[in-house]
Amino acid sequence: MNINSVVNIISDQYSFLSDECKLELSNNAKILELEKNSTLVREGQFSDKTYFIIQGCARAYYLKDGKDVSDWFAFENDFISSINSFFLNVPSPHFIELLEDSVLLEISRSNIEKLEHLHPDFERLTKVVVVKTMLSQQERIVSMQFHSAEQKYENILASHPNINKRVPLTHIASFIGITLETLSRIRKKLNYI
Amino acid sequence: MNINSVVNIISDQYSFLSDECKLELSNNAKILELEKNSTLVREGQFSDKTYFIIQGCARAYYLKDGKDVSDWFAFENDFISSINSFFLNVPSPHFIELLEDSVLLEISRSNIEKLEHLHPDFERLTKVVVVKTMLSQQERIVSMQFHSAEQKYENILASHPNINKRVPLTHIASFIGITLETLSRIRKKLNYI
DNA sequence: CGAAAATTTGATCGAAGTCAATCATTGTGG
DNA sequence: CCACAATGATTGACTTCGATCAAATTTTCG
Repeated sequence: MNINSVVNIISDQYSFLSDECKLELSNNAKILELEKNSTLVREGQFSDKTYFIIQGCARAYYLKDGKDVSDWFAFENDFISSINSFFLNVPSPHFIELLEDSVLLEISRSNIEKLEHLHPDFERLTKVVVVKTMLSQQERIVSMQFHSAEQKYENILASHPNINKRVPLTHIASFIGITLETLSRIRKKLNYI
Repeated sequence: MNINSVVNIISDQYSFLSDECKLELSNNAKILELEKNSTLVREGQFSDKTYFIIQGCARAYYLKDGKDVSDWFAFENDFISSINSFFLNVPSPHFIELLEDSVLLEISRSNIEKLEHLHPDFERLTKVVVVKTMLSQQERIVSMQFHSAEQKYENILASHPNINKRVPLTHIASFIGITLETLSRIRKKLNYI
């Protein structure tokens, strides 16, 4: 997997980039290969990077009163960052770690800002990424507001097929706001139907 | 309240606009004065407008199985739109109505897109609006994931002081995902009136 | 293989929901 | 401008879903 094909994927799946912009992006991003359990961002750290998942998966999570609560999962072709830290320039309230050995594209805020000032294409690209994030959050809020524990599990399976094969159930449970035990009971019940 | 001062507020509170861009925005938006209970968007309707609240307040809400569930409140200097319909060009899943007699600035998607292609200032403005919305949603998700009914009520009072004087409790209750009865008991306990 | 991590199962408890009745406030037509 | 209907808010009795605590079982991995 070379950086040019990654940039093509971003242009296709997010927002069109001219050949010139693709080249600029290639020159302002770098590929990272990291092992499972690597930590990309720690709580309290100022993080000015965003990561595009080329291969593998990652999660953002809070550690609150010793409890580990997952806040976001990212798989192939998703972006992940500490949005608070990235956009508000405050210490990150959460951690980001890899759940599998992964290949990532790392882009710094300063490079993005530089590119945004050079080409409207990049202003549009970041807008599209943020809009997609916002719409996913909206779906999640609706799921939390309307649905039972069982429906919320079905929702996450619908939006992330195979998540239950790639991500430990503890993380899925905390993401949808239920306990591991409740999730286990739901899974048992759903197997018999 | 004339349109120029509204445009100045947007430039100050969201993203800087040059004098030229302020003028362009003034020429591509219109002021609406509407009564309490006016419906801005209906479920099922394609809505390609966004509204900036100059005076008054509005809410977005779902009607699901006869239940009215509030999804978003907007007060002075907030934007509100049917984000799904506006950004994905699909039928709106919810309604938007005014909770008070209000003065609004209405801007159509086609005009925004036109302006975005003319001036990077507008691409940046919409990005900033969307980033703010995304960060508010993130706060809300954290509130829903971590907090008891009582804490969620305190959170919304903290982020929207006076909301309990301007918005019926039914709507506040459904917004934070609890019943009106539970909210009433919480208020009694907290001695808020 | 054995230790640690992940998941399942069981028993009990509590926060918030539901259903129902009452009280308070708002707003409109006579 | 009052009357009274409609809307909004409170209170009470009871139920339920999912949490908690505890233990057993299965899976993963060095």
